Amino acid sequence: MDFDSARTDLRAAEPAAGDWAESSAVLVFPNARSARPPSMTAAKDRLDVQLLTEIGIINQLSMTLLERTIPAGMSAAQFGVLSHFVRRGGEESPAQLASAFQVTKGAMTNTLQRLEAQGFVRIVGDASDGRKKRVSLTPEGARAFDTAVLAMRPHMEALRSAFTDSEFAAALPFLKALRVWLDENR
Amino acid sequence: MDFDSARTDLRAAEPAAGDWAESSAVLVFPNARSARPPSMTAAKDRLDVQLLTEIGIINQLSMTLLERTIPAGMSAAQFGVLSHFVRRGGEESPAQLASAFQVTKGAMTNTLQRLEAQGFVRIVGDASDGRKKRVSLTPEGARAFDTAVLAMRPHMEALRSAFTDSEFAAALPFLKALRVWLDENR
DNA sequence: TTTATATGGTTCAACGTTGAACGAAAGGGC
DNA sequence: GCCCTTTCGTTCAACGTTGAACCATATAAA
Repeated sequence: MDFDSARTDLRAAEPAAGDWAESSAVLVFPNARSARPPSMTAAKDRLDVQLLTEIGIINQLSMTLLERTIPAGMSAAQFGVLSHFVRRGGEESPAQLASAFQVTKGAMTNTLQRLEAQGFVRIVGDASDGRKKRVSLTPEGARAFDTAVLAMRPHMEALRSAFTDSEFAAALPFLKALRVWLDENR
Repeated sequence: MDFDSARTDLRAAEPAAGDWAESSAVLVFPNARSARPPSMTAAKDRLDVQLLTEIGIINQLSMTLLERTIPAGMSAAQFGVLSHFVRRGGEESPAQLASAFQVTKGAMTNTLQRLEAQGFVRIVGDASDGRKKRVSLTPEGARAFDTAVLAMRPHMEALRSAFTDSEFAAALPFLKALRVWLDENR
């Protein structure tokens, strides 16, 4: 990433505001950064757009942090699947995993193939249903996950010491409601 | 997307919880969906992990909504750049845009080339600095943006009527603080 | 001036993703 | 028994992204 120019921009160029109805929407934007000083014109932005912007940024930054911290060769997608199995154990079909992670079957096929190639999961056919496969964690997979978690730990501890539990707790209900609404209105 | 299986999953398979320190982290996961009934085991998840999970989901859902709503052929990246120019006008260099949107220069080159191919932006060399280029919006670009905003409008209005301004306003300060922290601690 | 360093923009391979198409297998209705 | 539809998993092209390499240009230092 181009962190230097990013930082520069933090103090320099960022959108003035506008009304969503007729101009809007840099803000509902994937990797957009609302990097201007909050004082400038933020007040003129629609609150919903502001919020989605902040969420986009937070998501981008936390994903970047995760990807950069976990050991090389492991993607966030792979990390997620390993974590899923560490917590739940047992076996799961690719389709189950795809819907648990809300990605297409093709994406999950890809992730599972890479995990299998590294020996982190075992994939076998399902005897009782010829269409299905059954995926499970291997000891190597569990070990790889532990290593990744260990690498993440300092960052997570820093995050937790930067804010209080009540701050997280206070923010959660609205975010959950928003998530549910978006899920039901897509 | 595989929305059907997704919905199924909403009511079925989702991770049990775990302590971040030794198991964690499906949750800090790009497209993961914390789709289990909130009652189940959510309370056991770390609040920070829960929060980042919700944010990931919200981001994913709102991005999907945006991409599916704006007219075909326009990506969210392109929409963002058009919006930037609609709000600010004038000219900007690709490097400026790259850092405004916090993507690499290569990504911005790609986006700008596609926008230029559609006639939505004009790109000319900078006379005073041979390295730079200057990008500006064309009338066609402004028109394309208006069309996209019009398509988005019903969704945005639904969102705004589903929540109150004070809810958005109440959630914002913490999210901003979190964004700033992540930005400063990457 | 010459040399070194920084910046702007492009290109490339790689990745993860989508959406569509496909074949294989299962289940339901007749 | 036979269709019809659904589900499962794979494959493919396309997209947007990263990170690295690269060249051209500008700026600073010697």
